[in-house]
Amino acid sequence: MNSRRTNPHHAGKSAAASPSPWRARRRDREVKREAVIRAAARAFNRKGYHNTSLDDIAAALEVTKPTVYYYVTNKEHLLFQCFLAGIEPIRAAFREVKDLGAPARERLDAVLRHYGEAVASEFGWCMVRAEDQDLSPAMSRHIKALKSEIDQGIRRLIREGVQDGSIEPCDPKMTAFALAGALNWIAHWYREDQSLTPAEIAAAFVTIFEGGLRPRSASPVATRAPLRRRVRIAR
Amino acid sequence: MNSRRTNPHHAGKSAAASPSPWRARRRDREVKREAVIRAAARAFNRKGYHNTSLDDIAAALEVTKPTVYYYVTNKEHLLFQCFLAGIEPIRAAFREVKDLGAPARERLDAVLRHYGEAVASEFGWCMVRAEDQDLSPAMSRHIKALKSEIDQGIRRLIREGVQDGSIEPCDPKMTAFALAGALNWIAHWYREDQSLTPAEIAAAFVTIFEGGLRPRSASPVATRAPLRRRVRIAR
DNA sequence: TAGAATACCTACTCATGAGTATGATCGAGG
DNA sequence: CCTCGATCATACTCATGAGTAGGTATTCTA
Repeated sequence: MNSRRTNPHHAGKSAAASPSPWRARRRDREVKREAVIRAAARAFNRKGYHNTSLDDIAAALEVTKPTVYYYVTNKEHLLFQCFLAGIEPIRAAFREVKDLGAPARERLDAVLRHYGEAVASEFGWCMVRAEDQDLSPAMSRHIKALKSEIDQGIRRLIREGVQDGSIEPCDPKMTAFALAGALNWIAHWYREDQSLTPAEIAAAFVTIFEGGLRPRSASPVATRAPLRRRVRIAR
Repeated sequence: MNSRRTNPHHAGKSAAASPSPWRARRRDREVKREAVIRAAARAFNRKGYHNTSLDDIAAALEVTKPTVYYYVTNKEHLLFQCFLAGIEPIRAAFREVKDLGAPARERLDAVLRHYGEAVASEFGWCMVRAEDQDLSPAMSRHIKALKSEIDQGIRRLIREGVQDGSIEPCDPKMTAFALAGALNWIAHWYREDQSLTPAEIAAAFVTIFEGGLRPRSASPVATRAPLRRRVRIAR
C-alpha cells in the first residue's frame, strides 16, 4: 500500500544484496517464528510436551499444522528453541556478573535471582524439563552441555565464595545441586500459584539460601536454644 | 509331588474360609504384581513415562503385554502405584516424628532426610514426576492431595520451628517450596550421578539448608563483610 | 501481466502404542 | 481322566499424532 515501488530499480540482481522488501519479509518471518515458539512454550507449559500435539499449537495460533512446519523443522526443534529462549537469560546473568568485583556470594545471589526469574518465565518449564529422554541423542548432548555450563558456573561461584570468605565452607557440587534444584522446581508450582511475581520469588529464595534454617546468633530470642548445646563448631 | 493330598477333605466349602492353596496363590499374585510395579518404576525412571510402552515393561519381565494387564488395570494405575510406593516412606516419616518431643527443626531435619532418601529411591522419579498433565482428573486430584499433605506437613514443622525458636523466622510457604524443590530435584540427577548414597545426599542437603550460604558468626574471617579481597585472581 | 517466490491449507500416509478378544496351557480337585 | 480356574500368549482393533504431498491464494519483481 505504501510507496515501496520507488525502490532502487535494480537493487542488485545477485543473491548477495537483498532489496529492502526482502528485509521486511524476513523480519515478518522471524516475528512469526517467535510467535510459534512462544505458543509452543505456553502449550508445553500447560499440558506438557507429550500431551501437546502440533495441531494444538497450530490451533492456538489459528493456523494449521503445515503452517507450523513452515516455520520450524519439527517438534523436537521446537522444544529446543523454547529451551534456548529459557536458558539464555541465565547465561546472560553470568556474563553480566563476570567482572563485577563484588564478593562471590553477592555475584552468586545476582545469578540466582536471574535464574529464578528465568525459571518462572514463560519458557521456564521448557528449559527445566527439556530432557534427555524426550530428545534425540544429538540434541540431548547439546542441551546437557548448556545445562552443565550453568551448573559449573554456579559451582565456580561457590568455590570462589568459600575462598574469599563470603560463603560458608561447603561442598560446591551438592550446594549447587540444592540451589539449582530449589529454583528449577519453581517451574512446577508457579503455574498454579502466581501469588508472587517471579522477582519476589527469586528474592525470597535467595534470602532463604543465604540465612539457612538455624537461627542466626543475632536473633536474641532464638539464641535460647532448646537444650542442645549450640553447634558452635559449625565450620 | 509332595504329599499335599492329605489336606482336610472338606476344608470348608463356603467362600468365607479359603483353603490354604488359595492363600499361596494370592501371595504369588501379590509378589508378581509388585514385580510389575517395580519394573515399571525402573522403566519410567530410565526413559520417562511417555517413552515407556507397556510392551517395554512386559519385555523387561520377559512376559507379554496382556500378562501385564492381568496384574494392573492400565498404564495410569501403574504410574499411580509407583507414586504410592514412592510417597509412602515420606508419610511414614511424618508419623514417626509426630510425637517425638524434639524441637521442630530437628523433626524437620529427620523428615527431610527421609524425604531425600525417598526421592533417590527406585520410585523417586515416579513420585516426583507423577503429574497432573499425564493423568486423568480423578487420579490427578488424588495425587495432588497426597502431595499437598506432604507440603502442609513441612510448612507446619517450619511454623512450629519458628515458634519454638529452633528455626530462623521465615515465610513457611516459600521455605517449604525451596526445601521440597531441592530434594525433588535429586530425582533428576541421581540416575546419572550416583557418587553418593541417598543417605549421604540427604545428610548433605540438610546441612546446607540448616547453615545457609552466609558464613556463621562463629567463623572469624568471614564476619568482615564486603571488603572485596582476593576476588581479583579468579582467572 | 507473466512469472516466481511466499505463505498457507486440504487431505493424506504411516508408525506407534494402549487396550482387547480369544484361545492355549497347566496344576489342582473331584 | 476330566473339569475348572488361574495364568499367559497370539493376534488383533483403534485412536492419536508426527510429518508430508500437493495445491491455492497473495504479493513482489521484471
